[in-house]
Amino acid sequence: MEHHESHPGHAPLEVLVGRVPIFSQLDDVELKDIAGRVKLRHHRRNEQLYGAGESNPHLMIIHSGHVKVYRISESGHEQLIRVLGEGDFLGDTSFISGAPADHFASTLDAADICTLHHDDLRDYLLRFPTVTYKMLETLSNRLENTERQVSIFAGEGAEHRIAGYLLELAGEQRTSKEQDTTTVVLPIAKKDVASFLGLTPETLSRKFTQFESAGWIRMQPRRTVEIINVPALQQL
Amino acid sequence: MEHHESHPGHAPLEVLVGRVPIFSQLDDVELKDIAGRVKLRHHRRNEQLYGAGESNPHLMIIHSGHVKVYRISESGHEQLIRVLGEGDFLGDTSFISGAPADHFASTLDAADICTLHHDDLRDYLLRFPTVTYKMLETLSNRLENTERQVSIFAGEGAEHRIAGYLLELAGEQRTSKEQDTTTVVLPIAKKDVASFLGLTPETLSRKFTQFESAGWIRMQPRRTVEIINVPALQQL
DNA sequence: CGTAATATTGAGCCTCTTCAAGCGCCGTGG
DNA sequence: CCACGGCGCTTGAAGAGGCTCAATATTACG
Repeated sequence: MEHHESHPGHAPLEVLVGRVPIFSQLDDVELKDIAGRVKLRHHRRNEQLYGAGESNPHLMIIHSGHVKVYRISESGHEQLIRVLGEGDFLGDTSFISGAPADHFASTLDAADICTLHHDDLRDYLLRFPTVTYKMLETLSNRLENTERQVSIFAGEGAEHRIAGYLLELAGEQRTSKEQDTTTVVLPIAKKDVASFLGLTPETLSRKFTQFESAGWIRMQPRRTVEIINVPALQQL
Repeated sequence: MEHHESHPGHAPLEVLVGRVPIFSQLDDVELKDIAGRVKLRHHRRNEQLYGAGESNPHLMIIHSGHVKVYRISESGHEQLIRVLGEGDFLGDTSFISGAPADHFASTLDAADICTLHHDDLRDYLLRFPTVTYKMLETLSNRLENTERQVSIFAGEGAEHRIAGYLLELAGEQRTSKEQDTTTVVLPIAKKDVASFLGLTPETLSRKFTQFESAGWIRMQPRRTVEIINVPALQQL
């Protein structure tokens, strides 16, 4: 977390930009070019980046911290779409469609976020095909995940969704596999997990205690879940 | 529909390719190039193009007819993902990820489908940035739709989903707006509509009769639905 | 450290599913 | 062309799973 830079306060921007996956294949000159057009801003926790109806003409690239993207249906129901971390970007759909956003974006914790104006982005996409291709890759993966999510929402019950979510987390957070029991940390509040899974917080809570009394998991403080019986969760 | 070509049986392939959205911005020479690598095949009704687990290294572009993409969950539940028509393509996700498909694709009616090998596609994406960009646009739109679908599945009940689906169809099939009552034609069997909406055929059937006795719609033969009271459906 | 947001637990309800049976439509083969 | 068979569609009754509403307990942030 400590930083000792030549120009304090202003980090080496082209290095940051180079760490972003979609720009990862550019050379130093090109990175410097992009870095010149990018604005880095700090945001505090629970700050709304944009809301439905607004159209902000920027691609936002997360350098540190986390952002949640969610939607509020006409009936007032809040649905968490996804959580973004370092290297992820948002604002791409409004770039393509030109329409104002139909969703909300807020920081989950203090975050540093780069913004690149849509006009500049268009420029780079035309000049650097690898950027376009990288972006295509990213969207394709997101699409695959979202389509899978639709199937799960349509077909599977609450237990299956929760188990799948825990196992997915376990796969991402694979640390040292010495331990027989895996422990995962929920990246968001339980109520947000529930929203993400299309459930009410009550149902999620009940299923967790049910899993626990079945001996499959153990709830621990600070959003930590110890998974004891992986196979049991898998075959839900 | 009539065609008078120099080589009968083999339609003007570069013209067909040019009509595909992602290739629409290429010039004649480039189109001819692509046309030379593309294979046009006819498929009969209810033919499976590929299944889960298979990896066919081709981008498939629909020239005529319709294709359904669906998934079968571990519990045997069949979930219809989307229906493709003229100009749409599939096989893009396996192109990006390199992984075998996790879903099925079958023709709904007799269809003419072009196939382009992944190696060739990669070639064109590098040579013609506009193609990459067009593809990016397409995926972005699909992603937006799918994310909206997730919200609906998570938050809204059966009636809302069905009403939304009917109104969406009405928007697409907007013919002559002289009539006060709109009539839409379901593009697929009711059981497939149910699958698409994440419902059982029974529930769909019941809701339809319920809508009908409320005076909002009128069911007609041949998958035709006459929408009498649009506002009523909108405010579900 | 105090307060507000989050999490848990309980009871009742409501929607959708499941299982089962009957009907109707359409395409096939005689 | 008609008869048959199958699949899709409808309708009914029973059941389960998740939601709502409400009260309490706990956590986490300022």
